[in-house]
Amino acid sequence: MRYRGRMPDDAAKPITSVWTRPHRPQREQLSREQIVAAAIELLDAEGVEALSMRKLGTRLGAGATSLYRHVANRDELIQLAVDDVYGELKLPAAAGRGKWRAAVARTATELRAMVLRHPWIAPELGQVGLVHVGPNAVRMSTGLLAQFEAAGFPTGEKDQAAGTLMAYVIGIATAEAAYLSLIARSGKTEREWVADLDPDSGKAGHPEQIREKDFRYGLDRVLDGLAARL
Amino acid sequence: MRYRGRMPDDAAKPITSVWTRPHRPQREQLSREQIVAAAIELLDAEGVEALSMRKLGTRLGAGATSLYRHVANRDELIQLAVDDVYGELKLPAAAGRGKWRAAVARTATELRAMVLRHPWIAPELGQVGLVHVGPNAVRMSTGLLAQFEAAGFPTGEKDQAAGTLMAYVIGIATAEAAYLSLIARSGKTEREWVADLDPDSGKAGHPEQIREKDFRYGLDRVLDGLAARL
DNA sequence: CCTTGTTGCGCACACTGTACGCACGGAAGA
DNA sequence: TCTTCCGTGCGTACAGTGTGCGCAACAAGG
Repeated sequence: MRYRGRMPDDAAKPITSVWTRPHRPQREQLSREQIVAAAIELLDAEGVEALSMRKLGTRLGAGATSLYRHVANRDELIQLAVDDVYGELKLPAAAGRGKWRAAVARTATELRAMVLRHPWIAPELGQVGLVHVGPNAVRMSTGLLAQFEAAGFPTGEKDQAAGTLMAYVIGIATAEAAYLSLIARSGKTEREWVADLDPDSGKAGHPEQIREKDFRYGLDRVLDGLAARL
Repeated sequence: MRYRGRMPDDAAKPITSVWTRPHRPQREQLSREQIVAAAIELLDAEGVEALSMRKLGTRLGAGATSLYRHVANRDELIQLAVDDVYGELKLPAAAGRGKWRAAVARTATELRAMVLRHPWIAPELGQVGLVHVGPNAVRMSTGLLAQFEAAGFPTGEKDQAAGTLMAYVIGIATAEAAYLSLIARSGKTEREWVADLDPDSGKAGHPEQIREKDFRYGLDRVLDGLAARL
């Protein structure tokens, strides 16, 4: 093996020696799906402001700027992550007659659960809008519209009805997500937090059940108001 | 006047000459209110990510780090700005009997208008929660609760009712704000945007009127659902 | 073997938030 | 009037950030 390190020629490129050369055993292929998946993992674990291209790159065993071959920039990456999360939703089939209400309620519950699973998504929805244009978001949006159409809402009104429901669900889920993030940053669990804040509030039940009940209350009121239009 | 610039001692501090010395004609006093006001101005004009301490400092004729004497950090500054904006709300007095619905609707309209005036606030509400703890936010929160109490909701339920209304209003205003920010970034007006996207949609009226109608529709549905509980 | 396109990555730039400590101006005390 | 002290503005510095640019290594195809 040639001892190139001592060759006089090497003075021209003094930085890299043959031995310290990266060597690059095999070039692992990066893909957009892989990047988005890792980004969601990191977002779930540490929140939106902890997502940096460098950190994500090293987590994927790659350099920071390599990601830019597959993703235009950080904002686009987050948009992709948002739409990917929308893909988790399982929508019930549209059903008319007495069944529409259960289907819509199920969709709303799914949506709330999605936001609570990925709390970082809430501020993002406020920046990009509920009319998110990714394929998964569109799928969910048209699915909800179909449910309202099957319920019997006239063509002009079903958009308004769906918008009303979406606004309520996103609004309350956003509030819950922010509240939970605040607690998470304090390092306590939700029950400890509530107990420390108001010691004799344990009588009303576990806080997560209370939140769920409050969500259900508002959902029923919104559905009552909508049902009265039929 | 002593000619300190020529003193041999001055070799120790070679950088500043007496003539280039800042001279600092008078020390303008910075105040927290002033800083928050300028921050809101900048946020309204350029959005949340354009707010940097350096930019804000120079806009106030001060150095970037001077702000830290009055404000703990950037996040706290934004929280202060949020609460300051809450202070713009004019709440109607709580009214019972047939009047509660108009009062609540007026509060909701004020809240939506506030978000539309300051679109940057929407993602912030998603991060800090609707249960914002600033004095102005608390004032508005208790005011709304009083309206529901005057309406005749029992003690346990008025919180849920107020939460439902808040969730709907914040949700839809957030969506609108995001949509308007998106348009604003494109440089067009809302009407141009809508016309370019769907040329024959002019028949339905001006887009801002449509948005207002949609907001009113959902608000009426929510209020219907709540009124049915009385 | 050579060419050609694709992709990872090192470097560099402009910019961020903010800790630290100095220096100045006014107020308070001697 | 002189000294001391404290509040506050600011310069400097550091560790980050997103991302444009160009090179280098590979895969495929001729």
